[in-house]
Amino acid sequence: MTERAEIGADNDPSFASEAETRRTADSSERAYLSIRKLLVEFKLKPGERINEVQLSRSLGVSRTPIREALNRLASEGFVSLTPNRGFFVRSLSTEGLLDLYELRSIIECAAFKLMCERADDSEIDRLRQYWEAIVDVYPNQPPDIILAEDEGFHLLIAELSGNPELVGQLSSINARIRFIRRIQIEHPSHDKAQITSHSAIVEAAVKRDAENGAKLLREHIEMTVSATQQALKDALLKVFAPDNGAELKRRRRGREG
Amino acid sequence: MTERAEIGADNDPSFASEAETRRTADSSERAYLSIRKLLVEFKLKPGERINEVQLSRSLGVSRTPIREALNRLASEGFVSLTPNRGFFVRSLSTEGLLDLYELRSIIECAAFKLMCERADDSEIDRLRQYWEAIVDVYPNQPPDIILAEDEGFHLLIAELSGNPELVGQLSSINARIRFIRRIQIEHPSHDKAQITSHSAIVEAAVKRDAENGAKLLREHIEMTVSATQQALKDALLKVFAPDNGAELKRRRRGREG
DNA sequence: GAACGCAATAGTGTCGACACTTTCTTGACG
DNA sequence: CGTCAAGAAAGTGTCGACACTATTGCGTTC
Repeated sequence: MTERAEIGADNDPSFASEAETRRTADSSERAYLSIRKLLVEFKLKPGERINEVQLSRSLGVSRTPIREALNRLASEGFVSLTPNRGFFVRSLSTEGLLDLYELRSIIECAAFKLMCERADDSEIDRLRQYWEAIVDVYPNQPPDIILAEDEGFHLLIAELSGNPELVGQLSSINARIRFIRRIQIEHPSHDKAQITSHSAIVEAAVKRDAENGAKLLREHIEMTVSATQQALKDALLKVFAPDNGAELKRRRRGREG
Repeated sequence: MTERAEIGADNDPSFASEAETRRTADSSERAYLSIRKLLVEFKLKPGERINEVQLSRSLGVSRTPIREALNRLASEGFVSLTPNRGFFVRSLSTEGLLDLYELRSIIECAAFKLMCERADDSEIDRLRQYWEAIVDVYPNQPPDIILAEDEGFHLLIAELSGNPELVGQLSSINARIRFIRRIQIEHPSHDKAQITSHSAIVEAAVKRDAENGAKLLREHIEMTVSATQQALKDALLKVFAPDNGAELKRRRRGREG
């Protein structure tokens, strides 16, 4: 079992530079971001046990900030903590993801309705402008940009609901499903449906048609859910294939692969 | 879990016993519970800066588990973290609370609808039984018990929705508004309204009347919101009066008293 | 006497070390 | 051969110490 800490974040530019006495500048926060990145990119694999020492070595900080970051990630649902055994990468079961999408749908529909009630015309116009500014170039961009713009669109609705808690919730949900959305986005059929959905949602917002807008959002999200089923399979393949099939088989022993 | 954390928690039986080498048994978790208790009981006051050293002394553990607990509390929204300045008790503004209640209403209504769709008859019956088992003694109990039973009722609905994310969200929200709910519960007008609401909700559940049940829930929660406004004032008085008025005045300088 | 530094103090952020627990290895026993 | 136990190794949980940053208090200057 030549473990070989291939976490490989040594080359993460946010760390490592200046091996000097620069003990400053919040290693905790950088550790958090780095680890989260490792998680969403499957460098740390679902179900896997996280070795703190290894991680701390590869990120070049002590275990303290690593643990702080992991604790944070635990209460955000990225990892789980078993006493005396450590942190584990949370398995992504199909149901788990669907639950998350369902929650997202609930939050977003509610946000939309509240926005219709509360936002003034200039605010609704901000939403329209946001979408119009990106709609033309939308499909011709790298996945990361598309994803960010899409999240921005939905997040803006949450903001215009006037309830910051909704924004917080949605952000957190977004972070957790981001990895799968990125994979989804690369499916070629995705873009056009996305565009027409968003345009229709903007239209409903301008008309302040809360019911219809919420319905569109729900459908918009549900539409992606069915695609998610397939994307999830792709993801699992992508994650476990590189090494070999044995890995997958081994994982099966535990709950929810 | 009966840990009574008088900020001078040296006398907290969950700690301190056996000053032996018993370095075992998760100080972090206990610190988390203790600090959260201090927060909901206003032993640590809104806006106040939290002194880690002091806390660690009074809880009898080192700063490490204190910090882990605080980080957790931070991502749950109880406290906020300003780099290099430390943790602050999150101020409770009126809007902040209303936002939280609104979120709660959203989650619970959605949970109820999902429960109507998905739960089988025996599960719905569990809800009915839960309520019938406590309805008779409900008002004649100490506030903590009433609160726990009430939360249990609503949490059960979330569970029966079949979506564990909803349970998690609701738990977290409950924890954050618990302190104000406890104060509310002591208002004498509270009980009867609570009882009739819950009974009606159970009835709707049995009939699987999703729309009506959600409406009842929404009203049930909104009803408490108006009471919350007053309860909040009471709470602030209760918090700041004991010392003296100057404290209150000082806080005013910062945002949202 | 008010504004400005500047030293002293208090407090956070991170580290390395060590105690305790879990997991792995090895070897005796059936 | 498989099972189990004892010891070794690996890993987590917590601690005390120190580096660095913010704050406070004091003396100096205008």
